[in-house]
Amino acid sequence: MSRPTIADVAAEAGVSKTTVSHALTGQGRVKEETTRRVLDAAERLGYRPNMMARGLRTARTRLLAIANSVPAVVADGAGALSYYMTVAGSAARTALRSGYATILIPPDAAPGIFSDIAIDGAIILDPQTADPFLAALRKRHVPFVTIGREPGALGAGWCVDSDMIDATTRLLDHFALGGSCRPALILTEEQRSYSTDARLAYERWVAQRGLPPVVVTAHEKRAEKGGHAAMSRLLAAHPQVNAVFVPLDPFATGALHALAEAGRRVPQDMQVATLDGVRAQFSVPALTAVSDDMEAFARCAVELLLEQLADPAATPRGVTMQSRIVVRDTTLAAAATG
Amino acid sequence: MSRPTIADVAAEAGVSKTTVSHALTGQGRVKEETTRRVLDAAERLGYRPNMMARGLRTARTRLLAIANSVPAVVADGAGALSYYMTVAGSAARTALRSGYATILIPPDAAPGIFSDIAIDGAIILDPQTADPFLAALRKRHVPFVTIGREPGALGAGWCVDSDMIDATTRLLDHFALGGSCRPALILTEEQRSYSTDARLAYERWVAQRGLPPVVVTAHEKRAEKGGHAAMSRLLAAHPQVNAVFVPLDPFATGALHALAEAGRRVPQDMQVATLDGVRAQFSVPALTAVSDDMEAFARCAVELLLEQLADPAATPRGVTMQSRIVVRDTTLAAAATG
DNA sequence: AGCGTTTGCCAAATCGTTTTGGCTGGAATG
DNA sequence: CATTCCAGCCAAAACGATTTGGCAAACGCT
Repeated sequence: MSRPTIADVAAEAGVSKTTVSHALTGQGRVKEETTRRVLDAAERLGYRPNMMARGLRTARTRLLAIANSVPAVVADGAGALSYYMTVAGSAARTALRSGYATILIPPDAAPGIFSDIAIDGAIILDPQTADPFLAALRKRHVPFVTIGREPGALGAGWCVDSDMIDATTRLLDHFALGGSCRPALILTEEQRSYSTDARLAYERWVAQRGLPPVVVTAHEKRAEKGGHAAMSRLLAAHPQVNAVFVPLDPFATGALHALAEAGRRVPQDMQVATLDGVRAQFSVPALTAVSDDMEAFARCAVELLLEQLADPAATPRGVTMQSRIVVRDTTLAAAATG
Repeated sequence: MSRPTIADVAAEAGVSKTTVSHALTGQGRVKEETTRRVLDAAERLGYRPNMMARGLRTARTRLLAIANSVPAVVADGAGALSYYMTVAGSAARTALRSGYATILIPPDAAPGIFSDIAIDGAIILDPQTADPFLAALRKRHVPFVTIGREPGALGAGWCVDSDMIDATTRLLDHFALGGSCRPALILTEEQRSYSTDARLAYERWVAQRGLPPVVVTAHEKRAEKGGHAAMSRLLAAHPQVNAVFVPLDPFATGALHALAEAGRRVPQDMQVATLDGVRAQFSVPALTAVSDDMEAFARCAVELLLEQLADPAATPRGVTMQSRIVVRDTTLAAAATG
C-alpha cells in the first residue's frame, strides 16, 4: 500500500478524520482514551502527515530560508564563505528541533529568488544599506531576522548582532598596548553594520586622542586584490600608520601580502587585525581577530524568527552579543605575552 | 488583495482555470493567442503558483535535500566541514536553475530526519558501508545520488565519484619521484569509498614493488588527535617509512604535529599528502593534496538526480571524475621544482 | 452531405489536510 | 420536569493547484 493518509488512520482507529486530526495536533476536544487509540493506530500504520496538504490548508510551509547578502568573494575558491556554512548548519539544526527545515540560498543568488520559493521566514546574513534581499522579503511580507543590522534602516528590526563598537574599541586599546599607536582602518565600500560600527568606534577613539582618522576603502568583490591595493595606498599616503584593522578577512590577507612586498614587518612595523574565520586562523602569520560565536548567532536568529512567526504582531526585538578578541601573531601584545 | 490564485488569472484572462493551468505548464492544447493572453494576465496580477497546492496534487515538492554522512569532526571548530558548504552551495545553485530548492541537512543530524521532511530526492556526501542515511532513504523510496560510492553496496547506484585508485597511484608515484620511497597509509576505521579505494591502490602499488604494506587506522571522530596518535604509532613501529598518505585532512594536520614533536623534518624525513581543503591549503607547511573540484561534483550530482527524477526506471548511472594532485610544501618534488 | 478526427476549451474530480458548524446525549441548573 | 450547557464526536467545506473526461466547432475525407 502507498503512504497511509489520515483517512486510513481514522478507519484503523474507528473514528472520523476530524478526530484524528484533532488528536494528533492537540486541537479541539478529544477524550484521552480516544487520543490514545488514534496515536496507536497512527503508529501502527507508520502514518506521517503530508506536508503539502497541511501546508495548503494552513498556508504554512514549515520551511525557513537562509541567505548571505555578502557575495562569495571567491578570491581563492574554497572556504571563502565557510562561516556561512557554520551559520547555516547551526541554523538548520536549531530550526529542525522546532520542526522547520532550512532551505539554503546559494551564495550570489538573485534576490528575486524569494518570489519563487515558498517559505515561512528567512535569515539574512550581513545585510547592507538598502539591502535587495530584505526589500524582496518585505515586498512578499515574509518575516525575517538579520544577522548584523541593516545600516540606515528606519526602525529597529528583528536582528542578532555583535557589539562591534565595543569590540573595535577594545581592539584599538589592544593595539595601543604595544606602545604609541597610529591606527588606520581598511573598510569595504559596501556598508554593512559591522563596518559602519567599526568606523564609528574608530573615529571616536582617534578623536579622543587628537589623532587624524585614516580610513581607506575598496569594493568587497575585489577581495584579496582590494585589500592589497588598499594597503599599498595606505602605506604610500600615511607612512606614520603602524596598526590597521581590516575587518573583511580576504582584505586582511591581501594586506599582509602588500606589507610583505613593501618589506614591512608584522607586527613590529605594522599591527594587523581582522574578523575571525578560517583565513585568520590558518593564515601565516596567524591574524589577531575579533571573534564571534557564529553558531550562537544562528541559534539566536532562529529563535527570534520563531518568536516572530508565533506572533507576527510582536514588536521587533534585537539581541546583541559580545565578541572576543583572539590574539595571534599579527599584534604586538602577542609577542609580549607569547 | 491577498496573493492571486489561478482562479483570479482565469477571470482576468477570460478563460477557465484548466486553460490557465495548461497555458502555464505547457500541458494540453491551447491556442497560441490564448496562451499569450493568459501569460499577460498572470504577469499583470503578479501570479505565482502556490507550491503547496501544486505539490499536493502532483505529489512532488520540488525540494531536494543535501546531507553529509561524515560527522562534523569539530577538532578546532570553524571550517572543519567547509567543503560541505562548497558542495551544498553549488548544488543549491544548480538545483535552483531547474526550479528545485535545496534543504540543508545539518551536520550530525539523525538519519530519521528523512521520514519527517518532504523531499523529491537527496544528495548524500561520502556514504560509508551500510550507510544509515541511505538506508533511511531507501526505506522511504526517495531517489538519491551519492558523492563517493557506498562501499560494499550490491549493485551500482547513482553516484559521482573521483577516481581515487588512479589518484592514489599517481600520488605514490609522485612520492617516489623524491627518491627511494617507503610509503604508508593512515586511514579512518570508517569505510568510505575514497578510503577503501586508496587502500586498494596502495596495496597494489607496494605489492608490485615487493614492499610490505603499512596501514594504520583511527576513528574519524578523533580528528586531529586520531591523526596524531596514528602517526606516533607508525613512527614507533615502522621507522623505515618515509612517506605517508593521510586522506582525512584533520588526521593529516594531526600527523604533522606528531612529526614535529618527534623531530622529523617534512618533507626530507617524511613526505605527507592528504585530500585537499582549507586545512591542506592553509596549514603550515602547506600540504600536498589530491584535489577534486567539489563544485563540479555537486553540479553533476544534481544533474544525475534530476535525470533520475525524470525517469525513475532508468538504470543507475555513475560519473567518475579525475582528481588533480596539487603539489605544496610537504613532498620532495615540490622542493625540487619550487 | 455524411462521417471521423482533431482542435480548443471547460466543469468537475482529485490530492490530504485543517477548520467550521452542527449534532448527540448526559450533567448541571432552575 | 424542562431547560441549558458542555464534552465528544462527525460530515462537509475549505485550501489552490492538476488531471480527467467530455463537449462543441472546425476540418478532412469519401
